[in-house]
Amino acid sequence: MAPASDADLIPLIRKLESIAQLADAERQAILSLPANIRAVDARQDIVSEKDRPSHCCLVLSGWVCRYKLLDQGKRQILSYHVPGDLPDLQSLHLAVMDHSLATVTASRLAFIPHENMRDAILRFPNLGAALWRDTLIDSAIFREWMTGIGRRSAQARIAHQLCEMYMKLEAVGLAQQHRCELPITQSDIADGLGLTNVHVNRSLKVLRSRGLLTLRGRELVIHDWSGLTQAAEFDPTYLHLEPRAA
Amino acid sequence: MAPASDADLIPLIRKLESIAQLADAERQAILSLPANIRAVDARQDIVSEKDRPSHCCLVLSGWVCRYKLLDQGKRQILSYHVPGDLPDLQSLHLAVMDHSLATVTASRLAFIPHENMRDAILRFPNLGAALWRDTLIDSAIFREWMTGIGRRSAQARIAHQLCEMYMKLEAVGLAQQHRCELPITQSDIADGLGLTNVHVNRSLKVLRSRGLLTLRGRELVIHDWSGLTQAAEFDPTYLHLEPRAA
DNA sequence: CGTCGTATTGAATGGGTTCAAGTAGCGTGG
DNA sequence: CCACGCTACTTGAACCCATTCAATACGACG
Repeated sequence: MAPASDADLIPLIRKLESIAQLADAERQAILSLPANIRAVDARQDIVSEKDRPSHCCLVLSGWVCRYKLLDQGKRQILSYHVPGDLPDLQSLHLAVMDHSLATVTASRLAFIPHENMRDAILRFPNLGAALWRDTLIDSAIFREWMTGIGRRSAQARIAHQLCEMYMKLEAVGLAQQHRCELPITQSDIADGLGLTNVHVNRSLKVLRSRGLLTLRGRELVIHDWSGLTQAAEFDPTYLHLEPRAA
Repeated sequence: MAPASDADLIPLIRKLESIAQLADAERQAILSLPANIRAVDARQDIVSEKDRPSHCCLVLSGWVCRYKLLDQGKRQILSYHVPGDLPDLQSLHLAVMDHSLATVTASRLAFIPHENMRDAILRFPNLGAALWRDTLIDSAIFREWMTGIGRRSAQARIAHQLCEMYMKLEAVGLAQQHRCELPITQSDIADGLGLTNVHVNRSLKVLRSRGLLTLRGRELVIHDWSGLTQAAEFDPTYLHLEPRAA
């Protein structure tokens, strides 16, 4: 647990600028937010269901995910988050966690007190709008996942998820040329898509054999972007990636 | 299309007070929002995917739903909305609709210009917080639906949905004693849960035979609330129904 | 009383699961 | 440098929940 230096909060600025326009004063306000930095191992809970967090978590490096657990150990992963994301921003207005937040890989996290977030939002309504917009995009992604889980075939779900991950990473400069790091297991993919790891494995094999992608070690390579988006019925509108005066 | 009188916006106040605390000035600000009232038949689109709405829609009476359409006419219903709800509030910060909004029953709707919403939010940050909180609760409900569709059995999904609907209606005074109006078809339920209408029918039959509920005509009666919540693994935390100073 | 939307039931099919048994990859320590 | 052990990945075979297709019943309403 160490205090943050200015440079630590740069991923947050990059992220917000991928979805909204910020003024200098607003960028400055972000940089001067107080934060404690913590390094966390892979597969550790950060915040748990029923907790009442007093800080917002900002991902500086690594991947984290939100999830719910049901009876008999069934797990549903709700979202993945990468550097620049604020995966529990909702806790600013929803006191009790209705899900858990955990690291996927080893990560560096910054914790920003709620009060300082609230204060910055009051002083910079446009910054508040950008953050609100961020939670709304989150919401849009939930809707898309719901649609996939409810109505798409296993292959299309997987293809869709990979398209989304690539585009989100590209938007913050963490991917290019249809390649990116993908540090999640097939069981993680399964738990995000409402499938079993076995079936994810089989479906990935088909996608591979169709020449659409390769997924080895922790690297995803999309060989045929247009084919993959077609297999996925992927339309990126829901990511709302055009920065916009909020 | 008629201008609204003050009384028209009362459902919105009731709704917001079910999730947040409002000051007098804020209630007043809501009542003085300009709005156009429109009566719409059942099963009509209000806003469509790709639209760029300039108004927020407030439900005054009737039920509406959000949905997405996929290839081959597959439909996923994303949420249901009842009087007091602002089902496209997200359009305030997301210019393009990533889904459609339609009436389920004949409805009265109020349309409030975005600029007036924005203005009220700037003047009353606490009102803005309440609205933000509302969209965050929406988000929490999406997460819960996703979990259900991904990981619950058909029976549990249906039971869960009915518990949720009852609680949401009760919270705004539209239901009591474990009875409520439920003006949706079995096909609607199916499209919200990622099932077929046939299977919803069969599963409802089982829930009925287990003595948990009856669903006839447009009325839902829950005979065994505790049994139903158990069958559903229903935990209302995610509805965040305790009004809270935002 | 006929008609249209909704609900109900049956029978066959299938996508995805479950259970089980390997195999590959990789960090660690002897 | 290789053996060990762990985790993730891969594959096969049987099974099952939910789908699909099709036919019938109900019920509200003109």
